[in-house]
Amino acid sequence: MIKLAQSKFVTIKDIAEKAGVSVNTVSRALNNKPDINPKTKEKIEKIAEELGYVKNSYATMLKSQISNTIGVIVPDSSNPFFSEVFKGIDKAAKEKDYQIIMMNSEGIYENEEKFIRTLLERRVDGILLFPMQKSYEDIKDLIKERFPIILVGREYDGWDVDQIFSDEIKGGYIATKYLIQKGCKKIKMITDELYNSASFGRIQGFKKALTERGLKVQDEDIKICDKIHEGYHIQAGYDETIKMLKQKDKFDGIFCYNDLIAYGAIKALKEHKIKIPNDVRIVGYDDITFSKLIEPELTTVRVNKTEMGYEAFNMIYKRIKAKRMDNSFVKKILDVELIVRESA
Amino acid sequence: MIKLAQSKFVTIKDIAEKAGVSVNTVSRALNNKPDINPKTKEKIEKIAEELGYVKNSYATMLKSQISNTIGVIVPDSSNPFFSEVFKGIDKAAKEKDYQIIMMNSEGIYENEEKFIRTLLERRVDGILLFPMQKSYEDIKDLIKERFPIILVGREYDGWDVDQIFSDEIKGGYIATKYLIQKGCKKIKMITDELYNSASFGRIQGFKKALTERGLKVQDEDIKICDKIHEGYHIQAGYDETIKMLKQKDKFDGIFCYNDLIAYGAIKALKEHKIKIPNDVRIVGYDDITFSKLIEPELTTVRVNKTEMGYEAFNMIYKRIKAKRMDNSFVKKILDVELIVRESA
DNA sequence: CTGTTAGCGCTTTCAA
DNA sequence: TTGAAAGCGCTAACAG
Repeated sequence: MIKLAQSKFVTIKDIAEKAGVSVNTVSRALNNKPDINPKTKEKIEKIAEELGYVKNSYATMLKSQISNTIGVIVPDSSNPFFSEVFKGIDKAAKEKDYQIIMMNSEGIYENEEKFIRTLLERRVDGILLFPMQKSYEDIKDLIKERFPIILVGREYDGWDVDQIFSDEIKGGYIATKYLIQKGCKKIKMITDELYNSASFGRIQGFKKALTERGLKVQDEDIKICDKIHEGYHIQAGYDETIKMLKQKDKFDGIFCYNDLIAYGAIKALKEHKIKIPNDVRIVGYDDITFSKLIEPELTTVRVNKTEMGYEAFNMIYKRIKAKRMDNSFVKKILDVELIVRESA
Repeated sequence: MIKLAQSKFVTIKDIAEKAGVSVNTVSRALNNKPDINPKTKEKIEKIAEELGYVKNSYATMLKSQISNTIGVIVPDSSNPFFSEVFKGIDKAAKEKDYQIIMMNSEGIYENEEKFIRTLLERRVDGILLFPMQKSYEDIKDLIKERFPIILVGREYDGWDVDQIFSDEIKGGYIATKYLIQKGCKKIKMITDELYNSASFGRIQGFKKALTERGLKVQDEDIKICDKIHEGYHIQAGYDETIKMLKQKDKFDGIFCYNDLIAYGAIKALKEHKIKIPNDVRIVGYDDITFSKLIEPELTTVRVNKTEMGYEAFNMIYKRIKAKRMDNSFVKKILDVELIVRESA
């Protein structure tokens, strides 16, 4: 017997016919509405079961205009930072029985734009976006005011929407201050692209801590890996460190934009038999799972990633349920803390 | 001015009215169909743009019965193994312009069942499932023969559907054989739950290598962390190793079910000042990114994760496009290789 | 080249 | 408590 790959699904009409009632009665039975004879209901449920009925949610959504779905656009789902934030989103969504359509933009603007369009076409109830770009003009235009959207993980000025991110300036500040306290005289920073607000904030904190102690900050002390593709942070950290070593830069401390970059830096230093933390102290950022497993264990700035995701979902949920846009937008800033381990 | 959170979307009817044509003309213009006057088309496109039209995909899907979407159910998206496999799926899906609805089951059967139901309700074109359970009877029942589904990452007998997984027996075998070659006399294995086919295969390979060399295998040499929740592999590896140490078990080699368990084992051994690989040699499984960063760098069995995901998508795509179910199901087995680093 | 019409599967008035 | 009928937004068959 040849079977269709996707055999026809049973509809409420099929059920109605078999039960000798109208489709409307079936609909009410299956949706636990009042005004239905318990016996009819039971009978209908039995037939639905027998026939293997599975509702067609497109029809429901088309009618009700509610999808109980949000879209989440992340740059790289295999990056532990994002996957841990995602976990928080997922947890909150499960609690509210919401579905998630997750998309990997690879940090590419064209992808983000395309995905947002797709999500709009799917009439998701809201979107969580990890902004990665310099500018969001086209996307702002696409979304207009008609849609709940939350920016997660990075601040983006010039777009009046809710945002949630961590206190980057503080993070950069406490990391650098700690390095100074430990006696570092010449601290380098390896960071991500400049227009990235997270990078920007961390640099500010870095500078603040240094100038506060009367230490000079020179542009060349801030190494920007502008060719970073998502997923290659480790390599970039490695490359930048090797470069500094080759140039015979003097330094006794490195503050890394994130833990992955720090892993790369550590690898490079180890290869050159430079002792951590004795010769060079390293501080990372994010505190991803693996940072307590590498050697030396990484001193880093902890961001509460799961909380960020969890809160982000609840922010969008609130917007969705509110139904009305008020014109006040919230910027939620999460606290960070320094986790002292072995590397600094 | 108070705005609705989700203001009404423009429909093709709106466009039709404004353009003074019928909805069908608009539909054809916007879908690049033939039989349309270029001028009309241009005009319609302009109006659509002005009005900020975004198509409602539910309506399209309801009509066409095609969603260009697949569902992917993973146990834990933050586990690097799954997130790397997912990357391969994502890559292939992008090439074919398919969307993915990804769901985290946390390895819980009830979740899997619920998610599959939801995906069916959403009329996804197919499902990729990482099977985690002893039994799939209810889910088999839910899917019946009507639906393309592929089991990814683990073999599951007793369900005639396409499957893709790696050569677990070979993996267990080469890992263990290598430990023996390196002079290990007493090798332990720390593994996941027994009913898990991956675990089962790796154990078979483990036993095969040992018996081949005339070494005895005792049940107590195989440590089963049956309380593993997804995401806690590291902890489980640590706990089991500590337990062995406390019991004063003799061993000079450990073959770990996966790299995460190996990380935990390494941590435990380091804490007890046991030298790796001098006193105890460790081999992991999967070769996730971080395995070359920890110290000592992990010797492990590499599974081509991205390829697995990529192939998995293409298998389901083929099924979807085939439209017909033939009764021959394919089991695709991916090769594995030993990556020798420092830990063994 | 364009309009009319029917219908995808479901929910929701409104009557009966 | 139930049925008839309209309609969500779009596509496709058919007529013109």
